[in-house]
Order: sequence, then C-alpha cells, then structure tokens
Amino acid sequence: MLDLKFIRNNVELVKKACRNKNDKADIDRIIALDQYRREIIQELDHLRGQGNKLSAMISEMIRKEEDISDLKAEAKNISERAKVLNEDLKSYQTELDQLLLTVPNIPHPEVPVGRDESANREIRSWGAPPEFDFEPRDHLWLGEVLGMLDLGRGAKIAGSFFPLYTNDGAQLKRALVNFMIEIHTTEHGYREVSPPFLSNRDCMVGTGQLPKLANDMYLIPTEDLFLIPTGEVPVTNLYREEVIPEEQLPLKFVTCTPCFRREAGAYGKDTRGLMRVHQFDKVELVKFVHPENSYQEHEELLHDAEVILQKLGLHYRVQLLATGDLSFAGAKCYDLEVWAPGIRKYLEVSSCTIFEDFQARRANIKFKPRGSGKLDYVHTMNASGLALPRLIIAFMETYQSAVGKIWVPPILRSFLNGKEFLG
RNA sequence: GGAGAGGUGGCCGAGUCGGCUUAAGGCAACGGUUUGCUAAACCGUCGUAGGGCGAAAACUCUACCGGGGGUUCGAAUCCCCCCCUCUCCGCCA
Repeated sequence: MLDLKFIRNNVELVKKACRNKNDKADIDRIIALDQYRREIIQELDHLRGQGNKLSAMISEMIRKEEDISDLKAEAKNISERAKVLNEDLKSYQTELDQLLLTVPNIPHPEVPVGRDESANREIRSWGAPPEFDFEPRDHLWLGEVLGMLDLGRGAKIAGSFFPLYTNDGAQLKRALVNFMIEIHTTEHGYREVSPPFLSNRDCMVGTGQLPKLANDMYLIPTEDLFLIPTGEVPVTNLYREEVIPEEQLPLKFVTCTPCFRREAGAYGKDTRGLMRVHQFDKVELVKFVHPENSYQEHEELLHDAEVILQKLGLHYRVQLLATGDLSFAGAKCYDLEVWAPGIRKYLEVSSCTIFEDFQARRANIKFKPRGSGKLDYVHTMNASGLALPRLIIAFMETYQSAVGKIWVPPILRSFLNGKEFLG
C-alpha cells in the first residue's frame, strides 16, 4: 500500500506507475474521496470539540448541583449531528481504504518500462547449456521410465496438475529441500521456520495477495482460511502488527512450504508435466531490512538464491523484470531462470522481489530506531531459494546420462544415501 | 466442543457502583546537571493515527485502551456480537 499523503502529492507519478504496470487503479476517485474525507473530518472534529466542552461543563454543574437540562439538550443535538456526519465519514473512509489496497507499488527507477516480459532485461547468465552426445529426453519421459513421477496417480487423488513423486523422485525432492535449507542456514545466515500452511484474510491483505488475487487461491470456506500460495505469506506475516527493534535488523528467514495455486485461466500454458502445477514445494527466503540499505540487501538475496544453482552446476540466467511483468506489490524483481535441456526452455525457479515498505505498510510492520527517532516501516523482500518442480525438471534433464539414469553431482550425494545415480 | 481467566501506549502495569485519567506509575530511550572515567543520582522530554495552520519547528483540535455495534450530554469503565491468548475438562493425531 502506498501512503495516502504520497499519492496526494504525487498524483501523476502514481498514475504513470499504474499505466506502466498495466493496472487500472482509480487514482482520481482516491483523490476525490480524500478531499471529501478531510472536509468532513474538519467539521466533525469541530463538532466533537464543542461536545466535549459541553460535557465538561455539565460535569462541573452537576457537582455544583445546578440545572443542566438546557445544556443537555444542546449537547444531545450536537451529538446527533456528529453521529450523522460520522456515518458519512465512515462510508467515504471505507471506500477509500478499499481503493488504496488496489493501488500497485511503484516500480524502482531502474526497472525497464515495458508492457510485458518481452521488455525484461537479461542481467547475466551463469554456466553453459550442457552438451549431449545423444538426444536428451524431457523430464516427463525420464520421470515415467525411471519411476520417479506418476502424474496419472496424482491426478487420481486430487485432479490433474497435482503431481505425485515416487521412489527416487520423492527422495530427490526431499534431498534438494534439505540441501537448500542447509546452505541457507549455515552459509547465508537464515533462520529456519516452519509456519502454518493456511492463512487468514489479514495476512493475505498484508502481503498483497488480497484483494487482487483472490481468485488464484484456494479458500477453505468453513474456516475462511486460504491455502498459502507461497511461504512468503506466513513468514512475512510473522511480524504483522509488530515493532522490531532496529538492532535486530536485518531479520532473515528460510522456510520450506507447499504452495497452492488455482492457476485459474492458466490452462493451455505450460501444461506439460511439472511446469505449472496446483501444488508444489518451495524453499523461500524472506528478509525484513532497514530502509537505508534495502537495495543492497536485495542484491544479496539474489546472490543467496543463485548460489544454489551454482552449487548444483545448473546453467541459468538472471532477468530484470520490466514494469509490465512486475507483480502488484513489487518495486523491483529479478527472475532466476534455469535451463532445461530436455524441453529446451529457461524455467523461472525464483522471483527475487523487493517491496520496499509496500507490504510493511499493509501489514503494519515497523522498526524502532535506536535513540529517539520515530517508528518507521521496514522494507520486506523475498526470493524462492528455490521452487522445487522446475528445479527438478532442470536437474533431471541436465544430469540424464546415456544409460538413462540421472547422475548425482557429488555435493548432493550425502542427501541421497550416497547414491551416484537415480532411477 | 464445555467451563473459567485475560487482552491497556516500544515493554511492564494501575484504573470497572461512567465525569478533576482527553490512560497514573515504572522500565527502556533521548537531552541535560553532577563526576577523573563508567555507573548511580537528580532535572527535563518521550504513545499511535488523522485534521488545521506553517517552508519547517512550534502550536492546536479529534480519534484510539483486542475488533465491531449499542446505551449516555459523557464509556478503558455498562450492555450485545465477534476474534485471540492462557488454564482446566472432553475428543483426537
């Protein structure tokens, strides 16, 4: 959420940000409502001030045992007018609050302007696509032949796009999770947490999924709880409505959670295998940082995610997202895209996004500076570190061998009972 | 699911037969005095949000005691609904 005062003073800037993000937030209405609201507040505050004075006089007269019926009538009158005015104020305020939640974050100046992903800018690439002396297979073929994936039986349980990992496939997923969490906790200084996988509406508003993405999430109606679409939601909300002492910043958390996404409207796109699924596991990194050095922390966050791919020896590239591809809450985002040689595509395995104070304002997460400074909002950011299904795709396709089995890089073997090959 | 207790400013914590509390006091923090230095002591400042007037500071007004309604001239305090935490019981991994 943007600060209302900021919007008031930077109307054109905010409108431009909306256009660049292909967002239709009604800024003019917000400005109008803000105007109405302030006019009413002036009147109402004045009225209430009068009422308070009268009440004080009444109190005094009661003590002196004087007659108060006239004053009481006048006070009653004021109180009723204030009540009516307050109803108006509330209706404007409610509409304003709802509209404010629909205004997207403003892209950082470095973000390339463009309608869609075609305007994304490649920052760098690492490694090189593997070369094969045979025709490489895709993960679907490998998964089936090696008994590592059984998508048919997954569909039997919950429908298509709910994948089932089997045998070495299941073990590989678990190994990768353990490997990644170990790197992040021991080498990058993240604290591990395992949060609830359901979240309430306040959390969803806090991180920006609501109101815009309501239709993309699973809702449990009996409890009015959502299945989390990413670990970002529960972990960022760890500090919702809290004040963090400045000396505790930055706070860095790593978690592994399942992620649930309806992918409504996404059918027909990336429909094969593990490319796009309703449920997947993801190791997620979340940081709460001081506003002064948040962009430096963002670069480090990107580095922390990249290290995983480097240690696994997987070729990838880093994309700086254009305004039109940037998420609603994001100010700047790098995507990590890993190369999958079987399907010959770069697959997004991490979005490394900084939100500045956008989420912190929504979720009311502040820090208290040392000394006498005022409370201020922290900056939040997160990155996948990494998302499992596409990582597994790239892993299986990159390390397939001529004999069909999947070769295991030495660094991962201790997480796989020492196995040199899978399948 | 049943019974009970509780939810007050960054933290702790008073305050319920409604009105000199438009939230006491303490801690922490900040400024100062004293001191060879540190500590202690003492003095002062110090909640959040919004509005008005300002370039800004200052000043001033209003709201806020888990959330939402209600009674009243006036509600932290009385009434109703909801949420959360803790304890005990029941049920169950």
